[in-house]
Amino acid sequence: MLADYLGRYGFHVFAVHRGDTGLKEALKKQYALVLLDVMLPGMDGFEVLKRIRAVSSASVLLLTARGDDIDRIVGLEIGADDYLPKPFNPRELLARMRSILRRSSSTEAAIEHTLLRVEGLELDTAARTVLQNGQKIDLTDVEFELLKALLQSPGKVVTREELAENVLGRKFHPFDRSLDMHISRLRRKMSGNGMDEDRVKTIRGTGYQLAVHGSHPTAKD
Amino acid sequence: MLADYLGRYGFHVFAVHRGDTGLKEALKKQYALVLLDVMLPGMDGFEVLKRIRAVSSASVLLLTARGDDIDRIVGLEIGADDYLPKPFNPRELLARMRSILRRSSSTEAAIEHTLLRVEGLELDTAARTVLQNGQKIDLTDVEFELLKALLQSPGKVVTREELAENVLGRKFHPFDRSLDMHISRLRRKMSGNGMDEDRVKTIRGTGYQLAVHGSHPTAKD
DNA sequence: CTTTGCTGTGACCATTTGTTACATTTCTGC
DNA sequence: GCAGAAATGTAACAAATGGTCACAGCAAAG
Repeated sequence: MLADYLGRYGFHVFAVHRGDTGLKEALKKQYALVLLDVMLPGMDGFEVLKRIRAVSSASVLLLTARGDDIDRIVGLEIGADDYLPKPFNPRELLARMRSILRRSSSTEAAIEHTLLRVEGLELDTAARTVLQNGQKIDLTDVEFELLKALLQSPGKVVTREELAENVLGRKFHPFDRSLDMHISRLRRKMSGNGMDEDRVKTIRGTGYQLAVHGSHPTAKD
Repeated sequence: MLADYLGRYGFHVFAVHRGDTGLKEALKKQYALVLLDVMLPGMDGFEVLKRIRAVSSASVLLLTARGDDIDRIVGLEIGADDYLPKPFNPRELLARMRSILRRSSSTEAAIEHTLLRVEGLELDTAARTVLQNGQKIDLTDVEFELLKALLQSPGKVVTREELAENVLGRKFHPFDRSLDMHISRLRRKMSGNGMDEDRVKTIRGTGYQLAVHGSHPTAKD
């Protein structure tokens, strides 16, 4: 019923009638907004909200049974964006939904997720993590920056000069061996699991290069 | 009676005995502080507070009937600056009033209610609270400002220089270890519950970064 | 005035980064 | 092919950086 109403105002609604299935659905996709009833079969609305908040910052509008203060407080404490006591005027629901969406769209902008992905290697600058075939590998800061520099132009040669400046933040000096050391350490850490050959190729007299075999230089999200 | 008592300590008090008239009066002038009883004829105290907050950021001290947690939470959630359960010691009332006045005079700017929310972390600049997975964590001022600074650019590196200036209000000096200490304390408080790994990443030689893990693959099905 | 809690400092330790030395590889000219 | 030079790989060590404990100074609260 609600889905119909909201649909007429341009919202795409996916409705479920149980708490537990709703939770699953809410986490599966990136919804703009979650409408959550407190009284639900399967799983209590508060519980659903709590679990959503554990992993996501999706916007949630809570529908409480009555203008019960208790529900309201608990809801806001747990992290609802707003609440609406039942029975409610559909127009008010619309207004509140729009208000939340307006708010979150202005706030949301901040996080830019830079994912560099190449053949089983995945570097996430926001989380500062590196996955190799799905397995996390632990890099120091310089190693991380080094790999990032290589991943930013996969399959291309990156000169020692560039690496020195971008990774170490200083001019390259011919007898500075620290880059070699970092490459060495990076190789060792990357060789651990499931990797048959060395992804970091040396280009003698020039620099280094991240090997890409697959024909797809697919690079991003 | 209260007006008399406070008058003896140098306060100018204007008293009304109904919620609705009180609200009108509170909004009419720029009062330094509003003392608000929850149980009132004319209009419920919570309602009065809500309406005050809708247009004003005046300081409000809430007088609740019992030491009831519910009242307290509702009050603080709606935006009271403090609350005091009845019956209370007049001296305590004085102390709290002064505390509020001190606070509000030093915190000059009218702060807007800003919520910074990232993956289970929620920081409310106005209420000065931080929730982690729905659970409140207790931070000192510096820790709070520190987390705020990190949350303002989630997933990005914030340099030590920036942190020193924005959080500690002074230039960064290479041997100043206090930032490290605050980070350390913040980490400890954030590590308590439900957090598998450290959200505060160190970027050696540069600064710190709040890790953001993007749309989680949501491990389990 | 005492107690409590917050902040900053010095000391100590762990980790990361840079340097040196030497081994290994690649290139050049023969 | 070879010797030798130049470049790179890496082990071992030294220096720098950051993490945290313990304590001192300080301010607020009682």
